[in-house]
Amino acid sequence: MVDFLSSLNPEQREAVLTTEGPLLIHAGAGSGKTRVIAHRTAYLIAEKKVPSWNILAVTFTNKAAQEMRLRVQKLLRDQQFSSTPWVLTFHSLCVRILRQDIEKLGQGYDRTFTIYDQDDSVRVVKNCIKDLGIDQKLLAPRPTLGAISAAKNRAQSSNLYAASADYLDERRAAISRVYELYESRLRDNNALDFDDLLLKTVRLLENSKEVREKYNHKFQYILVDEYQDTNPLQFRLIELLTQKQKNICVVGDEDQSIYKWRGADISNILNFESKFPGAKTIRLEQNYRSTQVILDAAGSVVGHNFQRKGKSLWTSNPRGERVRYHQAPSAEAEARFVAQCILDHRESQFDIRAAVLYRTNSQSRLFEEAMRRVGLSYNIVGGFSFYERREVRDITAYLKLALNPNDSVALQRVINSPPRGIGKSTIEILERRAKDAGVTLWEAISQLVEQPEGLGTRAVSALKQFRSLVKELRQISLAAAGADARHPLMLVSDVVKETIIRTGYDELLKLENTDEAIARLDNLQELVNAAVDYDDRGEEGLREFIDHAALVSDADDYKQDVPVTLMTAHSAKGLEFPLVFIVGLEQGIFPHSRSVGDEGELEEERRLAYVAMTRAEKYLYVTHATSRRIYGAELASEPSQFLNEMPLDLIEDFSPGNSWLSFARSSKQINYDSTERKKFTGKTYDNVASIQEFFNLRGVQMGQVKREGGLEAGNTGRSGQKSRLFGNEEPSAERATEFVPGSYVRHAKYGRGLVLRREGAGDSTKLTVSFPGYGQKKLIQKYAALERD
DNA sequence: TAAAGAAAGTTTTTT
DNA sequence: ACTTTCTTTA
Repeated sequence: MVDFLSSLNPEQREAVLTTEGPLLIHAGAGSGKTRVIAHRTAYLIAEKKVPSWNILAVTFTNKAAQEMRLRVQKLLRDQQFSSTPWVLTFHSLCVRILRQDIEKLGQGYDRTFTIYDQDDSVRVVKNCIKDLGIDQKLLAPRPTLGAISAAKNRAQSSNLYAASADYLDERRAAISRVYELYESRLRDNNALDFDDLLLKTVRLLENSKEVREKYNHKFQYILVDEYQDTNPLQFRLIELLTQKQKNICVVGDEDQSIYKWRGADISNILNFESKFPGAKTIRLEQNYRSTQVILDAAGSVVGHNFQRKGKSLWTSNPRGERVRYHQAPSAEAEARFVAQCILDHRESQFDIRAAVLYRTNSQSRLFEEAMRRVGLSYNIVGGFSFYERREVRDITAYLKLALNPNDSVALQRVINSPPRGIGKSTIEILERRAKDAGVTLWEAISQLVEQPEGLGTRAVSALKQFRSLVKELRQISLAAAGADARHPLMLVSDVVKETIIRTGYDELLKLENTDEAIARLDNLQELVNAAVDYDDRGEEGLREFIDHAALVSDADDYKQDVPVTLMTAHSAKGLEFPLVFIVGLEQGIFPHSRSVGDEGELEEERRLAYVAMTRAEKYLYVTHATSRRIYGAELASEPSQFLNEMPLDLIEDFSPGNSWLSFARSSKQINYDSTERKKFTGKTYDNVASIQEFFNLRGVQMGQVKREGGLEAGNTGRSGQKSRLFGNEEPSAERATEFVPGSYVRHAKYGRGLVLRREGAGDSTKLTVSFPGYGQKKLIQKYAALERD
């Protein structure tokens, strides 16, 4: 045990040893936070002899929970302990509580409730808007759900929301009606959305003394990770769980608060001491992760925030190399640069782990393609996750339906998929019947089968077929749900397999036999595999498996040893990589267009940039493209202001030719000549290969100036691989004579102008050009008689 | 009812 | 550009 504490610095040790009473740990990026949490938990169990079931650790993401669970397990195993405490996300904690006690809430819910993910919720909201006869243009489903979700996260019921709506605010009034209907629909379906998981748990703990005392008794020690991201509801939950004991330890970093848009309230961390009197505060400020240069660059960016207390993060790590900068002509070239760079790094260190961080998921595609092209295996976090694939969702909807046939959303999803002859008109009749009789869709099916008013025999037999399918699935599902002990217990994986076969999915896809169908079949096989894993882990039952599928939105079980991980800056929080690329550093992308102009939101973007930069241990690359396609149109894009907020002398230019950086430097009138000449790209050209590289590099620079000319030369050499690094565009003759966004043109009447936007191709190519003194003009390239300038 | 064609919206970040 | 959703047609 002594040894186990000796690996910690004094502040960390204090954080581990302070087990009693409220404790706030300000943990800067890379300050060994996870280590401290793991050690603290292990210390409680091994040294303080606290039973593991009395300890609760809460995180925001499954990834973080899993990571922490592993760390604690490992430490405890070393100490010969086998049991692990609850390490859960807020949402999964609430599911556990509600699956036990939701009936005591008295809102008509029972413990077999289903969880609606965002997609399900949007569907319900959409139907509500339609059924209320509200104009879809006034109220789009997604923003409406957003408003409802925000209200829920303020613990605002539909009544309260309606009361708070201004009589003149038509939109808000409309939303409150949707909110009310939405709530009643969820209740009818015995379903909870993501926010309800928290809200209903809070209500339950508030209203039931019995339940509150039960969990207060159970959780003697509570720990909350990423505390700066808690919203009012989550805070309330913590408050309710710590009424009896005050052994509450929270860990956070205000500089890493990046979820304000989701209702996170930074005052939770700023006012912790007043909310929990007698709280002790510990600051972890030594960074063990990154080089000094990386910390300086990141600190400089976040230092531009005004709403910041400011703290000093220091490291005893080496200074390290400068941040590397690359300007690419296009988003494709940027991706190619990154892929090639990773290959180069892996040549000198074969097992280096790299991360590519982007602002929005939509940017992932190009990087996926680039990685695939150079044969780098990669892991993609978030975005279109496995459980969001249509076929996977369909099968889970069948499973949900089997456990809860009254789940109308699941029913609507699968009633005609695979196609079984229940078309739009039949569904309409079904819906009307359900409404008239005041029953669920499932019950309405039975009614219609008995009295088929206005339905053809074909439709009736299709409905019958569907009804018996669901009943059949219900039989086998209950066996696996553990709800019926008389049945021989069935494995979850068997149920999943049976469902795929009996619904006809298997047959349909096999018959189709296209590439896409095969891929879908693979996905379903993957779902079966997930279930097999689940069975192996000895987890409880089908219900829990479905909960898991609903709450695990990204492919959380991502492999650590994959060379490249692609993800958003948000999902990178808490992770670290020796080699990090932050891409798409352009105004409107990062910072995102929705936040430029709003200083508060811009500060959040800056913190996000800070989070992204501090993921890097050794090498940090920052890249941007001067032009990229957005909604099919090519747009010129400006470098991110965050680039300019880094100390330029900490940046090394890896761009071919004249880049924004060289421009920025000259305009800042800093003299880099002495250092820059000696180390042109930070490499010394002292062997044949690198001299060749140098010339290739030069070749590309020349090529940019006179594109049509012998550009190929750089690519034909054996070391052509290297020159590809610097993203010269495919040298097609067409491309070379065209005017790309970001380039300058000369017009007979308007003079010199900057190409902003390019749409269409061939003769119909349209250009938007900005001419000083004349403004923006839209020109048809064919007729405008433009010249390069 | 299903398939083919047209129109519209899409991209902020997560459970 | 791309995908989803609505509309028309066989």
